[in-house]
Amino acid sequence: MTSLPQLSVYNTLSRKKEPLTPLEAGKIKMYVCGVTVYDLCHLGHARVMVVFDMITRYLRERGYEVTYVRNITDIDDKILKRADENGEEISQLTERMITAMHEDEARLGVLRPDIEPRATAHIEDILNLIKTLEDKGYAYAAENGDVYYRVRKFEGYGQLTNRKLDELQAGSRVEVDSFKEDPLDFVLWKAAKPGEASWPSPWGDGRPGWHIECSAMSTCCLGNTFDIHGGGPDLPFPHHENEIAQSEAATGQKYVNTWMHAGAVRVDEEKMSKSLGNFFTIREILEAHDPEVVRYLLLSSHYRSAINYADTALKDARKSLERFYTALDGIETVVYPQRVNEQGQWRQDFYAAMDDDFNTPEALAVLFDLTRAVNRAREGEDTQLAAALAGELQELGAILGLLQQEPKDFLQGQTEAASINPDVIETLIEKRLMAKQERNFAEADRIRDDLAAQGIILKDSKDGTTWTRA
RNA sequence: GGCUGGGUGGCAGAGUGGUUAUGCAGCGGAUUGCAAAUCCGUGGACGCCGGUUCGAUUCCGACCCCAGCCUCCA
Repeated sequence: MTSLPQLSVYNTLSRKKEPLTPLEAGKIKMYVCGVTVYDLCHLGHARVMVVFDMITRYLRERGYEVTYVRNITDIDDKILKRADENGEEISQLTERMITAMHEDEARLGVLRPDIEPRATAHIEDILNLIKTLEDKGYAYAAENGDVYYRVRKFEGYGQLTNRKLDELQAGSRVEVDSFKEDPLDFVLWKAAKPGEASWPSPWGDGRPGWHIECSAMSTCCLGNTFDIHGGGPDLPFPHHENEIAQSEAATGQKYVNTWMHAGAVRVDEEKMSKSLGNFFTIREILEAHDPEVVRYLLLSSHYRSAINYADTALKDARKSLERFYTALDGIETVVYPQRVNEQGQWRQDFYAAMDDDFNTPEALAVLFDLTRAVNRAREGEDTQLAAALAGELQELGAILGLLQQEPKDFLQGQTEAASINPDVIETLIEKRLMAKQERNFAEADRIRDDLAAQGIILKDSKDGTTWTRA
């Protein structure tokens, strides 16, 4: 096997960038915490989906064989509550939300993970894992039927987020109805109340706690130790800390080599959260915006930094994409690496940016440079070169899941709900052309201003007049 | 309070011990009937205070400020 490029990746565990060294040469096993399917996905979910999609695409581009696992949490207190409120079966609710999630991610250009394990399909694995923990003294059944994890028994607890047990203890909330030995202990198996959805277990009927399912499913799909574990910014503590405790106590082996966490999404400079209720669902946003604009917005900042969601941010993202698509518009792109390489080293620069902890903003800067080269070639009337450079631009864009639309579709696409019919626009362009030929510029300008007022921008060139939506 | 990460030009957003990030916006020019787009050129920045250094936005320390986690949330 030819040697693969060495990537540098920030590891939450060590708090620094490290060379990414796969357990098995050329292969990356990655697990990402997915969605609890009791509601529609919001922008935060979108960011995690898009970021790890970008990472998967890039690793594959560079020759790695990636196994990407992203779970679905389809049993949980919030699901029980919501199903009850809706007066529907749990499975009805979760199936509906899973379908919606798949639609949303497809629209954002997110490729499906290789495996999407569901918690309810892994109850046996979960029970086996709890049993192992009990046998090793890390788990105990309490009087109320719950099974808890004995946090203080696990020596490495707090390693991921640098917490000290006594400080956690001091800051922990008063347990109202605790049957725990220690307030820090967390639940592995939750005893069912009468009428609640449940599975039989050696400790009585119940359902899995939140953290145990990820330990069970990741190990089940990828083995005791795997390369990358990812998730959203709110997961390192306690979720991932607890996963480490569960898995390493059970297997006695290192759980995960590299922990990766996406940055937060804020909304109008405010924290986005369930309790504030200020989150936008993906489909809400896509009602008014091209999905690629949203994807671009999410990739135009580094994956670990916080981003702010606002109308101005979406406008900026759209303008950036307009620059790319304007350059691509009207070009018959062609893949011609030799001609591209004579002109510059965009691909190497792009790779260099991405090799360094997936630096998408810098990679996009390379694409802007390439775009300028395309435009220059067009001005220089070198059609073949323009086509070759544009082909390269599209290929590099594809690695980020961008620039794959027909330029016209993007540039003329709907941005406002009600707008003018394209046939009408073409007719008016004809009328304006005649006016221009008669040198009746007043009439020509009137038509153009009229269209502009309706959000249609005309562009005259040697080859005729084209239009885009503002 | 503890733990992480951060404070860069009008805005967004990378990066670097001494040389242009990039995009949008601005300014000048080319092009255009005029525009738009494009190309060429251009102004404008590194929170505050010390230290290390020939030289710091970049390294070190203090300080101020912001965000995330510590509570359901990706």
